Amino acid sequence: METGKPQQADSGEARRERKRRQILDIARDVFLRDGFSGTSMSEISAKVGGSKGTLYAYFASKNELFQAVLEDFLARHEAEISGTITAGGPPGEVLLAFSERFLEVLLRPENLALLRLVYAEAGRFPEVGQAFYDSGPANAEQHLAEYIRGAVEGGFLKQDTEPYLAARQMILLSQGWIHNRRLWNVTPAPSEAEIKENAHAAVRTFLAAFGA
Amino acid sequence: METGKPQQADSGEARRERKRRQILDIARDVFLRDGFSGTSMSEISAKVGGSKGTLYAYFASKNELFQAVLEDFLARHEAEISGTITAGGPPGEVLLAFSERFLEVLLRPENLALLRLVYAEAGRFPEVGQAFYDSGPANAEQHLAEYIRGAVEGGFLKQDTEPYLAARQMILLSQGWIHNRRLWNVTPAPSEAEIKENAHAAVRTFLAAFGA
DNA sequence: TCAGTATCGTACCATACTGTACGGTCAAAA
DNA sequence: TTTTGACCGTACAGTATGGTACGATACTGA
Repeated sequence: METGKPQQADSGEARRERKRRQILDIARDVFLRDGFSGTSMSEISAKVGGSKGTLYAYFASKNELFQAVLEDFLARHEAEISGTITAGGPPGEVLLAFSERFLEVLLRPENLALLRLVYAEAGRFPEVGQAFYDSGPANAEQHLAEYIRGAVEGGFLKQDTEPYLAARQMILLSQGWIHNRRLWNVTPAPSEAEIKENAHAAVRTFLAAFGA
Repeated sequence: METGKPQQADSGEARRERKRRQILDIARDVFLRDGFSGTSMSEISAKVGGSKGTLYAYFASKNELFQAVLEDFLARHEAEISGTITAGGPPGEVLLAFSERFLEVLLRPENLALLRLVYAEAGRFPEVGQAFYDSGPANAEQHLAEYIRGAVEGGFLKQDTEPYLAARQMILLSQGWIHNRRLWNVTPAPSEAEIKENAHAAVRTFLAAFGA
């Protein structure tokens, strides 16, 4: 969107990299909006501005472009979604912060669209589902489980808590009903207060089950 | 699949109804497999056996057929998914039975495929998401909430339990991690033992939070 | 028996799709 | 300045799509 005309210091390798990025950004929007089958290479090429030949010089097929788009998207958002856990503190605060931030990130339109896309294509393209899982949920699960293990050792949580089980339940509760309703498109975007409320409810239930 | 040749008592109204059902059954499979954009009317017509003209004599457009397929599918499965709650007994047993059955139903391939389809199309066709929500999740939520209200009044659960909040959390926990992993297609179908284990964990956490 | 209708096969329309080909253009590298 | 190579516009191949048209045929209902 930001690279209308080539600027000065723009040659060779760098130029190619810029164009590639531009294609990926545009293709991402279209794929997220229309799904894999519903997306046309011609439209992408038209939006990029160049010719279809050029598009195919960067990505040999629709499939390849799709994979590249997802890889790029997931890599960008991996840090964000798994960086929601700050280790060390007491569960009451840490988990509340995690839960809020987690849901807020999940509810962003781009991430809802990504989830829809992944769900839709995971059946036909298992590697898509796998890539998504590895870069998102698996990370969140692991980070959270590690934090929980620490909290157990620190005496904040019940001694017999299974970190991975607890982490998964915490994620499910944090995700909440709102998230599903947003995915099904039966409710408008919630207010920040509703998100906070969901987080509180999640933490309350979690601590009732696993608190020391 | 089962109606190859017309049988004897087969005329007028009934005949038409049978053919309609046959088309719906076949179209359902194709839509669930390939999604809306990926599905071709020609393929459906070929699988049905007749001509494309006939297909269009029953459903005026791809859109109309799609809507009809979903309506039919949802109506058939509505009872099953919301009939998983048997009122009256103590939460320990009722909720365990619900949780197990709920997850087992959710994990059936046809329902996973339906969920994928609904997620995928809910963005573009809000009425699809709404119809699904009304016929599935909304029912489950309401039935469960009503049971929980009864259990609170019966002294089985904490007096300050909010039935709808508790119901939603119970559903989220029941759904579990497995369900997501199946949707993302990163794990094979779980054994019955795993399903039971998930249900136990869900009930344990639920009762820790809301038990009297 | 006979009219009416549902269905059939097939061809077709207009459009869209992915992917390729090709000659012209323009800017960077030598 | 000359060469190189990326990029452009456009056209095209080949196939598939949703949807229609139409005459032939088989079957239902009276």
